[in-house]
Amino acid sequence: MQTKLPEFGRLAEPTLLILVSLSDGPKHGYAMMQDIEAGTGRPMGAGTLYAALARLEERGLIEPLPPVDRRRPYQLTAVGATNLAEQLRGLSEFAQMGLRQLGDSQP
Amino acid sequence: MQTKLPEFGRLAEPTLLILVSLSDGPKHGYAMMQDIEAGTGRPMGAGTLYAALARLEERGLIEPLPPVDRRRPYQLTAVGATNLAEQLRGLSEFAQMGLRQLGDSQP
DNA sequence: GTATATATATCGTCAATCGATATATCGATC
DNA sequence: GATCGATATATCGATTGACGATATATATAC
Repeated sequence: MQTKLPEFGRLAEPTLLILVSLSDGPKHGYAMMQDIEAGTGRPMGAGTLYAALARLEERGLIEPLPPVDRRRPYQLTAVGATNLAEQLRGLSEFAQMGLRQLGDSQP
Repeated sequence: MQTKLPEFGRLAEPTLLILVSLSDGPKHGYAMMQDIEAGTGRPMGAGTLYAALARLEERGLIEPLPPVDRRRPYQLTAVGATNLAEQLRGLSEFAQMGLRQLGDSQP
């Protein structure tokens, strides 16, 4: 690798999908599941989702809003939004660099 | 999420770093470790690396070349290169979309 | 000859994903 | 008013994968 790689994400796929889904605005768990399935074509299991939500809240990247009926909505915290932006920028740079390198070696 | 998300990576960070390192040309394990540490500033442990190499070979994304002394070089297979390109394109689109959405909600 | 860099390998632990299952409520339809 | 599918959250067990530590051996440099 001739170029510097950005430190791209400690945050894994499902976690990032959740955060990006929330970057749309606050959502409760079930809505995120639908949103993500609609977006990616692949369902995210409830186990994955709720476990990840608990972790994200614990880390202060998301926070709960007052429940409406059975719905327990979450929103990004300021820290979460900043963190997500950093992750995405790193990811983007990494992908661009990788593609450039791949392209160079196969012209 | 208003837009379609690309199906981005089943392949996790260390795995992708290895593949991108190999997109440079064939390398043996130790060379990859150095390459990745130089690129990211963070060392990849031998445990992580060799375990990931075994998985990648099993999946047919990389293949071993004839050993030179103690060195056991690997190269990307055609499938591996294609797969990597897809992953990176998906990642890039995903990151762009996420950033756009983040930006829209915080102008 | 002794320390450091090169090179691969393996083990145990921990964190996270996944699929399955459970439970309860709401709305519509018959 | 019973039933059925969609809504909504929760939890469990198994598997996977990353990580750190450790081990081993050789080559190079001092």
